[in-house]
Amino acid sequence: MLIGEYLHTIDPKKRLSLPSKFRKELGKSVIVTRGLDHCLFVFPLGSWKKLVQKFSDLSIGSTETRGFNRFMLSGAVEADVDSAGRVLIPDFLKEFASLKTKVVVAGVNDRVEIWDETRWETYKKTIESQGDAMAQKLSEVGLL
Amino acid sequence: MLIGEYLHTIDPKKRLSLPSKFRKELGKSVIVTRGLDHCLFVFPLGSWKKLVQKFSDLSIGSTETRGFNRFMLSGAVEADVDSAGRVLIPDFLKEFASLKTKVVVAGVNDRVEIWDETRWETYKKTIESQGDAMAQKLSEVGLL
DNA sequence: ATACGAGTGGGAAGAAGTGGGAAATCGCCC
DNA sequence: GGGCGATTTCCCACTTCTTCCCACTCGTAT
Repeated sequence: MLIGEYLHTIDPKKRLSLPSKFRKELGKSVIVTRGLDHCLFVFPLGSWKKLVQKFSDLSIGSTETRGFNRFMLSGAVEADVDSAGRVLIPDFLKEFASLKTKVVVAGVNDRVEIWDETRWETYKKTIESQGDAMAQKLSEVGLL
Repeated sequence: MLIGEYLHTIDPKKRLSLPSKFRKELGKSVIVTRGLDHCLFVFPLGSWKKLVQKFSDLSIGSTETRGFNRFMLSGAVEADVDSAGRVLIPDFLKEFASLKTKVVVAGVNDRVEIWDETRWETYKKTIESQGDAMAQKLSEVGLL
């Protein structure tokens, strides 16, 4: 299970080192793609392939599906993990998530998310300020 | 699996270099044809034949089949990949997709799409602005 | 104190993308 | 039919980016 939040840096060569705690579960080759709320998703190769399978079940006929497929697939990149545990983040993905040098790498159960540091901070604040909504969700789940 | 987004240029001789990551899967001869939403589709020879087969199998003589045949088949061109990994884009296809010099080459699982750069940027923006629809699709797929 | 692993940075070899020239081909006009 | 211009085709060359490997620092644990 991928959990925890880490502050890492993207170096001038677009390399980003994955937290060492994630490496075993992610494997030596991962998929990086566009995520929601302007962050990036990182998947192990296996779970990505399952997702793609479901994508292709959606029909190409509808405009929405085409757009969705383009968003997720053209936005995806297979990145090999180098000997130091780093992956390359292509320019177009850096731009999409407005990543600069300092980024947050967060584990979200079965995927990893990459956030621009400041965007992450503000996002956290908005989440925290919605404490009641959060409590509601938790009670729906039976935790509170 | 063809994924990722690349910004390439069509030179004065109408040559367009395919991203090196696509070359192995595309082979040394590809089909370029009219695509949906004013882009071009590029298929490896094999999947192109499967696609044509599919269409001629189901619904013989239907309106959609006739439309498909006129749109896709009449617009299709077999293009050889040269020693530097480039293909020639005929004038009528350049015109159809209003391609100028800078074009985006995008992988969408089993096909490659070629977009005029500015058209691609605006298309992406419209997709991104539909965040809810995207989230909905993701939940359909079981990701959220 | 020392050893080790994690995160980061940098140099050099190689590949990828692009441009251009010369040979070959086609079409047109004479 | 022959000659000429224009376009295409093939190959080579240049520049920039990528890739691979090694080195440094810092914190932690032994």
